[in-house]
Amino acid sequence: MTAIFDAISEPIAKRVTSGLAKIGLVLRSRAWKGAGTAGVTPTQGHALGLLRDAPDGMRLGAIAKLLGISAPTASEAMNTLVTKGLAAKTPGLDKRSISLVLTSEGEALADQTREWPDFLADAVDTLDAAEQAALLRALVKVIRALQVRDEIPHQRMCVTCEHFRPFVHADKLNPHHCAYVDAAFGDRHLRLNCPEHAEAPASAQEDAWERFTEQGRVSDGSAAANEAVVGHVPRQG
Amino acid sequence: MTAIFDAISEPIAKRVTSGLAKIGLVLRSRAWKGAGTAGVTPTQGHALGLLRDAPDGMRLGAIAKLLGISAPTASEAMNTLVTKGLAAKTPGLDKRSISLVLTSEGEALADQTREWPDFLADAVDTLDAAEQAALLRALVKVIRALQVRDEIPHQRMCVTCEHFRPFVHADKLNPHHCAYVDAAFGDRHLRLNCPEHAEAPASAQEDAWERFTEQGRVSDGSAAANEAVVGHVPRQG
DNA sequence: AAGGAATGTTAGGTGTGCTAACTAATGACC
DNA sequence: GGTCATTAGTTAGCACACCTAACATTCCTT
Repeated sequence: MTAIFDAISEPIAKRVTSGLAKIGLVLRSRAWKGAGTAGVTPTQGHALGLLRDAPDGMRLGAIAKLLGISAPTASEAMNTLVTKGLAAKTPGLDKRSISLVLTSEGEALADQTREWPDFLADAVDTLDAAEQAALLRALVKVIRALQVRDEIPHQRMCVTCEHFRPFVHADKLNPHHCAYVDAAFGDRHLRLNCPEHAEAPASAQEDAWERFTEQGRVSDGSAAANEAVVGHVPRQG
Repeated sequence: MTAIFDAISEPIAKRVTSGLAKIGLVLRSRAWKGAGTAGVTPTQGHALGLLRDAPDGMRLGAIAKLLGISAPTASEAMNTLVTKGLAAKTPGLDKRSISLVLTSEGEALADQTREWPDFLADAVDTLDAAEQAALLRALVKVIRALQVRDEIPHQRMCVTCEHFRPFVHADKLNPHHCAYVDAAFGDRHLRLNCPEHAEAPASAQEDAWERFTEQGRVSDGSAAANEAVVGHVPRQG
């Protein structure tokens, strides 16, 4: 039994994290490079993307949370967008709150900044379809795990949506069902940012998640790997 | 035939990218929060991590590249580390170049900043072993794709190492071989930052990559036929 | 009407990150 | 040897990112 690498390897979760960090790093630095040509900064560009998905406008606090920055930082960035004529402040429901909406110039620029990460999408496209689906599924799981721990803002993902019906169809390629669209779909269609998302009650989320993960393991076809790949001894490599 | 979601979905590569970006975002904002308590900033913390892996020291330019920042930015951050007594400048091979090494205080702090992304590692650990391995493999592929396009600095990954022998063993769990350690290993052991990495010649990289991706897709029993390639291969069991 | 919570903003400070311009050492070429 | 281009790192000057603390409003509760 050659378990040498099990003994001398850093835990796989740490190496995965390191890979995610590397990709995050290059996304950051790319955003800076793209920023110069587009006339907006990375934070502003990201905010434009968020607003593009919210035609009804977004509150300042919501933007700050989604961007992972403090309210003052968001406030200043948004003021800059307004000054540049890319966004406008409209009164919200309250008199204290404001709702930010894009101007037409802002929409045009948002469509450009959206393309910043295309270089990464191209790299992802070098994977075959099954691998992309597995990657998406894994990312959804990781993000969901972060979300239940409140370590990431709540995302508009299928797996927490009240319209999500995991594994209700026999078709292995499209086993899930969306009750909103009323159509079957598969892992490769999972969304992270669905406009029609509606957060399901906690208990319903739990049930769906159980079904999603359990069934998913079986349909994976990798049951053999599951049994054999068990504990590893943490050790720096 | 229900292909509705194929028609109304954003390309999967874009959704994957968006997921990666979300994770990158939370890593960033976490680093800022951790920064305050540790007494170093995110960039400095990341640099400490790099230096921790390079006992022989690193040149300034190398740090800048790996961090995806410009030389001046790196220079100032490193000067701050030196001022704080966490790192020291030692003369490099050239009289113009410098080599940065950690002080013992720096090493201690580096071990702390290393734990910044543990929250993400915990989330990754909610995946089962097979999924983690698939995720790692997918990330390696993405990073490799970025690397051949020169969109990310060269990483010390197995898949570009001259000691890497993909799919030379029949054991499906440990089909690869590392000629440096002289031991078999599997996808779950793939490294992104191996201290013993030696960049293989381009043609050898190509060949290994071909074998790695092709065999990985099929994963039939034909790996046994390749066993002659390695020479003296430690037998399992 | 009097707290208290929620929403943004202002103030002040540090860190991030860039380009451009500079010094110094190296290496290549005649 | 002498010139020239390259490479390594620094300095200067600037704009943006990001924070905490303190503040004004508005809203909700009692």
